[in-house]
Amino acid sequence: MREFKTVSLADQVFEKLESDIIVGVYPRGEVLTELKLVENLGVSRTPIREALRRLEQERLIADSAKGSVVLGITVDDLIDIMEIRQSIEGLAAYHATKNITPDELEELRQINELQDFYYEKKDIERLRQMDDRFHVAIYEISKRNVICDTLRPLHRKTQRYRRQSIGDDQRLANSIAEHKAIFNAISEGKAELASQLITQHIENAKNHMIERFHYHG
Amino acid sequence: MREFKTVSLADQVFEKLESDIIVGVYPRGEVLTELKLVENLGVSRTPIREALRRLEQERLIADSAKGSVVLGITVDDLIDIMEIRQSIEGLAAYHATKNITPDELEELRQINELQDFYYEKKDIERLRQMDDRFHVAIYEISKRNVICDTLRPLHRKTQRYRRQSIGDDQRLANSIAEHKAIFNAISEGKAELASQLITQHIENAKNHMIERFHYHG
DNA sequence: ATTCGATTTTATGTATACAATTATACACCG
DNA sequence: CGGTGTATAATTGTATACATAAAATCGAAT
Repeated sequence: MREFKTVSLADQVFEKLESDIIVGVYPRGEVLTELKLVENLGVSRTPIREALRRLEQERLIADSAKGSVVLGITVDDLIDIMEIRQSIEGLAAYHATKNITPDELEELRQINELQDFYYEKKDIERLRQMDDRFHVAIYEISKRNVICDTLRPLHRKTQRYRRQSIGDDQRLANSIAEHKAIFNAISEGKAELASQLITQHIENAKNHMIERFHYHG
Repeated sequence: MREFKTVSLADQVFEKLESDIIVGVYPRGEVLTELKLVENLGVSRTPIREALRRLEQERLIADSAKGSVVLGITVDDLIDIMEIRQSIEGLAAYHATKNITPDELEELRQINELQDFYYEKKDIERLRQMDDRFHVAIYEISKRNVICDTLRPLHRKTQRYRRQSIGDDQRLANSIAEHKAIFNAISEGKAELASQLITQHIENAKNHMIERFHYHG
């Protein structure tokens, strides 16, 4: 018998709003009032308020006297996020290599194969999902709660920019190759190498994003 | 005329519960029910729920079918936190050195002087507060929201262990001296040096904590 | 026409009422 | 005596009602 875990409305509202803000459905500066959200989402203020408080804690919105102002992720935020990831994602890869189980290794292998598959089909949206799964899998496999809790939201917040970055075929091909190299290092138990490779991978992604999104001169 | 910003009950409840959990008033494993908190804190369930959702997001509590289980900060969490801080607090110091204003420099100088003052008086609690203010000031002076938002909660979560760590007079003296060296580097505009010094400072603090709290052999 | 002030509107903050779910206790049956 | 099922109690999830504060509106006076 399968277990159906019912997700609370508050959680659903949070996930929807977080995603919508990150990808830009609600642009920076827009004011969200509880009443409007009640109408749009069809739930009462209670779960909406709980979601808003969490978004506020993530600095995706700011509370003002009247309504919540959407902040979203600016290019400056993006650069900071990538610098932070560059500094600590190596830690995650290191611990993941040390703590990975055979099942988890298999899962990571599958993600890599799916990447190849979707690359053939040029399915950008799925490829972004695979990027999500690859990185988040490493966070979780590390079994370090604090590292996981720190990196996961940061990675989610880059979604909008990653989606565009993947559009560059050269960068996409490089990224997939880098994932493979990281996977190989992890599967061979080379923790230091995995750490170095993922750090370089993030730096490459960062540089590509800066080149693409940050006006220069 | 002074401006009185009224803090909402929800915020007050969050701050009190967060602090109580971090310092161990509520031990790991204890179950907090909304009704109990209503009685203890004298406010209704609405603000309490909003606070609990935020604590959950910080993984200080975990939601269970009946009540919220206190997780708090374990020694393993502490080690992860210090490793992360070691990796990114240098970034904060670097940006802070680049972006500091004269007023902010003066504030930092005052914190350092107060440290000497309270060290003379051996006022451990105030010294911990000064440690808070010194580090948080650097986060904020960096003017990097993401860095700030990442480091501030991590630093808060070390409070309980720092309080004990400060009890070791040798470590305390070293820590204050390290703060001074960091301050000097910042005031002289040496961003790279400030970054290196604060990284070393965190590593020293981490090693001291590991030695003190992590059972060895 | 502009400014000041009162009134109204709008939105949030808080409390409470109601619904649904889950654990617990206890009786009944094997 | 142990297990199972039902009733009950406890607790959360959600909605709504009420209180309060801030902003907008409108009118009157200068």
